[in-house]
Amino acid sequence: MSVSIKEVAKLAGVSVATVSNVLNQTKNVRAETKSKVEIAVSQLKYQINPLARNFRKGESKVIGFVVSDLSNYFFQNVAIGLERSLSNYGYLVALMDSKESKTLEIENVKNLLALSVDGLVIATTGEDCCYLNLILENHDVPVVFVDRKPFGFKSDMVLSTNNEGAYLGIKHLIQKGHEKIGFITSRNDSTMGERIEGYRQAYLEAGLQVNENHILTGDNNVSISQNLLLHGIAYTQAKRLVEAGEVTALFAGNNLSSIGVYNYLREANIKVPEEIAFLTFDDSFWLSMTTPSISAIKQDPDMIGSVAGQLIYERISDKTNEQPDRILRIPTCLVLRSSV
Amino acid sequence: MSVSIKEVAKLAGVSVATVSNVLNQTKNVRAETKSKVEIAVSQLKYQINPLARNFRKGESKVIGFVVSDLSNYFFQNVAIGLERSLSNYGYLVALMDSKESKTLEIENVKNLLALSVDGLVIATTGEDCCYLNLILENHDVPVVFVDRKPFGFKSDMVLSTNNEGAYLGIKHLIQKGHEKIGFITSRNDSTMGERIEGYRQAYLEAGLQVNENHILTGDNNVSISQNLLLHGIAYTQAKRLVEAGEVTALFAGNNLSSIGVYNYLREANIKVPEEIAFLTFDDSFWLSMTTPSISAIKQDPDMIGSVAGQLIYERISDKTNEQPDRILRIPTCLVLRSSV
DNA sequence: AAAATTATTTTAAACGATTAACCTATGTAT
DNA sequence: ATACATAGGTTAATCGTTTAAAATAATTTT
Repeated sequence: MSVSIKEVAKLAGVSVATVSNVLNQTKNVRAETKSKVEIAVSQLKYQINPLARNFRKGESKVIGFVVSDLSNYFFQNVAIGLERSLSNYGYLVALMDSKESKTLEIENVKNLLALSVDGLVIATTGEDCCYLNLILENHDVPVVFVDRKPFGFKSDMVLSTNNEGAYLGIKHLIQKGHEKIGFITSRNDSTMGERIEGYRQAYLEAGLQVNENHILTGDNNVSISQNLLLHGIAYTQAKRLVEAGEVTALFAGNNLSSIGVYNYLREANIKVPEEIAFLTFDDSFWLSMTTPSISAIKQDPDMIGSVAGQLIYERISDKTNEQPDRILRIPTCLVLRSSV
Repeated sequence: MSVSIKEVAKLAGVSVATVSNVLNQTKNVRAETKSKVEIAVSQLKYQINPLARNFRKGESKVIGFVVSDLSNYFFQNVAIGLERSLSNYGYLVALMDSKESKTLEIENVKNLLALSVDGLVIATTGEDCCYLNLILENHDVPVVFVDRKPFGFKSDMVLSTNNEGAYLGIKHLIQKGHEKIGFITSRNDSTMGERIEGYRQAYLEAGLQVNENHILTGDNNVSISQNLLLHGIAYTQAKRLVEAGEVTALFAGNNLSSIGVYNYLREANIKVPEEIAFLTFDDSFWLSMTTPSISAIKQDPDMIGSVAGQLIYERISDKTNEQPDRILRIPTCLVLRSSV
């Protein structure tokens, strides 16, 4: 069916090695011979068999992207950036959704390795990634983490400037006169830890005392699609804080909680920003379509993905590189709308 | 480094063929021999080399998904469904974003084939897909189209019940007393044709005369991300119809135009649904977070993706199957909120 | 018990590239 | 003229499976 390098060699009257050398420019070939090969290639419409090459070279040209929650638009944009960046290097990106389940995440990693991907980009569900050490033991596969920092496993990571972003947001609220700001998030991981740290820094800088009761973290992982069906823990958290008259502003720690918080404010008919100001971490287009539109700390998931792609490419193409693990931070910024 | 089937055979004291037969259950093997092999496998922690298998079998276990616009949440959900369904069969899904560019789409298809995917799922940008005939000429790769119907190329397709969906929506508006309904969409393809057909049917059934000036189609392809930056053609279309006092209701033909239309209604401070009723094709969570929340014809992109996965799997695993090309329709339904 | 049938296992040839090791000219230094 | 490089090209092994075809063993039939 498809023509092989042998037939090209025969037609060109040279050996297969020479054809290979012409094709890959791996050895010097006389111009005359080269053009004989090239003519044969184009006459036979030869196309390399990537399966054979991959087999021989021991690579698959596929990078796996294991996503904690693919229904979350944040990660969808990470995927877009990742795909764009890796396609430059001839790599495919294979998606796997963990649906916020650690079990499924492990399953996904195993499956990807079983299909022999060349690298792994992981947005982990829980942060405990000890399991990877065992699984990766006899696979020489580089790993890059995005968005959430793992523990128990060492590798490159690409994260947002969580601390700085939250700091910026809280500072903005404080400048607008708020001194009692509720920090609401359904998660409780290192990323949230960093954002809370930013919260504290802004308070400290303003000479305000942090009221620990105003920081409400959750502990359960929920996917966005689930969160939309259930009311979401953030809804209840917001309700509690506001009804107790505890706060004058709410800060949602991520997009998941922003939905819960906003739903509460809306259903309770609370005037935003007059009665309660609202600001959220993680931007999206729908935030400009609500009434009022919602100010946000904008992350750059696309950039996170594309940087992760570069990192993994570097690791793959330079296996000798014993460079220490890097943590790269992608900037965040404040997008002002009408909710503060 | 990694242990091969040869070493397993040696340890078990059988031939490699027998090991292969045990592993793949391709031939009957005596229970005794079988267990000898199994013991050797587990002792050596043997894992098959998928690269070698793929090479030998001439398959890659990767399906390419070429998406017209990956920033569109509709397609993101198609991707989710596709991934879920194909992972059941041991296939990976590789994403490629065409960013609403035909050139890029062709590039993507070529690249995927060059990396030898086993199948192709395509959400095409323009509908003219003649180019595929040439490219696929000497690749035996099944193709399934989703969302948009191609012309110039024959294959399976998975589409929404566009006609019925639009019919349902327009009928609903008519029941609410509207007789002058603007149909707004930035695209003009067969999918829109079907939806407009539904519009006409509902009008016909109600004994109303269609005013052709109320049907505004566009002709340019824009990605959602672009659309969010530019104001979007739908914005202007809505403005025109409403300011001319031509209509009492607006129907957005897809999610892209819904954003433009809603932005106009909001910026122009038009009371929805009192002054103008609003209904859109394609549901999303943000439609329930606007004021008022927006009624929609809900599609099931996840289902579209998962059905596409099944179709392509069937075609791959049963190459002899000379079954004619199928068009599968995934149901749509009306989700009532407060904009009508 | 020999012949015929069936079940199990082995042999060895693919699959299509890459690449180390080996030739063979041709040119250069001694 | 001899030895020595160097450039250009070929040979043949190799990667780890699968799978026809052949060989052998076990079972059934006559």
